[in-house]
Amino acid sequence: MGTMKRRSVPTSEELAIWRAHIETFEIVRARIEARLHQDSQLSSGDYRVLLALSEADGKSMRSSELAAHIQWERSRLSGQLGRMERRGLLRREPCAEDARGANVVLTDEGARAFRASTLPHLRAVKEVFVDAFAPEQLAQLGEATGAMRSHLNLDARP
Amino acid sequence: MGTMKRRSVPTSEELAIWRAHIETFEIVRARIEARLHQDSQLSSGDYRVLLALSEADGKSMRSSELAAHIQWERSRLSGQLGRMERRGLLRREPCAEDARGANVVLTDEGARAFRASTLPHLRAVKEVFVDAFAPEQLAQLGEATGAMRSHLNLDARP
DNA sequence: TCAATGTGATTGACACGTGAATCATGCGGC
DNA sequence: GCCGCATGATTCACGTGTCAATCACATTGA
Repeated sequence: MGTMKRRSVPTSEELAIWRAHIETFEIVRARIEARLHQDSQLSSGDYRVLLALSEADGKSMRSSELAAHIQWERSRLSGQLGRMERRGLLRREPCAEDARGANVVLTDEGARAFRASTLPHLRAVKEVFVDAFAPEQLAQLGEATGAMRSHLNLDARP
Repeated sequence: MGTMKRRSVPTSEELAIWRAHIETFEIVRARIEARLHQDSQLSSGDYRVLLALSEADGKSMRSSELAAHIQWERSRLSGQLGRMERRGLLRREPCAEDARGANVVLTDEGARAFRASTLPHLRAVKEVFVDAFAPEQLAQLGEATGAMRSHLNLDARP
């Protein structure tokens, strides 16, 4: 049997697919974020935080719990919360059980803003992302995503 | 025939595919960029600019020409060039034909840095992206990307 | 008790992105 | 020539991301 040498670099076709993929879906993300911003004055970060808080018991969470839940750096969350607090979307209050910690609480205004943003946002996802594909193709895309996740060993147990 | 009402929002499966896709490939991008940075001390922005300049006639380009080529906002490019110039990767010199313009010139150091970065970068693309998929699957991903590009009307002639 | 260490959270320095404003130069028509 | 507008490029203010440093409080063990 001949010696097999595995290519260590992509073929030009593979490289083209990589570049097209990353560039294209960067644009998709930007478009959907732009719609969110126009429709609801929310950034994707805002939305992510509001989504998590909306689903939380008592519409509130410990800051570090929130960071873990959405898988953000703590300092990133800190800045985000600061901006959102300035805009009145949430409140941070000292934590009774642990004086170091902070409870992040969704305000009524934050809840309202999130509620109002949901439908337009989902519509944007449908129009910009989902509608680009035939059903079969979307399923394949889901499978490819799954293959990537297992390649990267995401979804690994804690 | 019954009245057909087209869903205006994604099904939960479609939404899950969207979220998984965007999250997963965000991580892919971050990993490949991290490798580039570790291997070569270059950001993806640096790489993009160096790639364009390397391919340019005379290793130099007018600033606006460069911006158009890589499809960047002019102000974004301005900042990027400033940082890269400070690091000695390129030079900006006044333009003879048009005193408003600037010529961006790749320095020897910039050329060297780019050359050294190429192979490790391609390896990273292969290992992190390409190797995640079966060949058939990668082709499907390419087709899905194409579908998205035509959905967004990218690739439209100027 | 209290020093050592761990943990929750913020801060600071910087890289990077966008859009609006600015500034200088080119250029067409009078 | 020169006024007005177009164009090349940078600057500014701000949002957003990272990492390292910091600070306050908690916990633990001699």
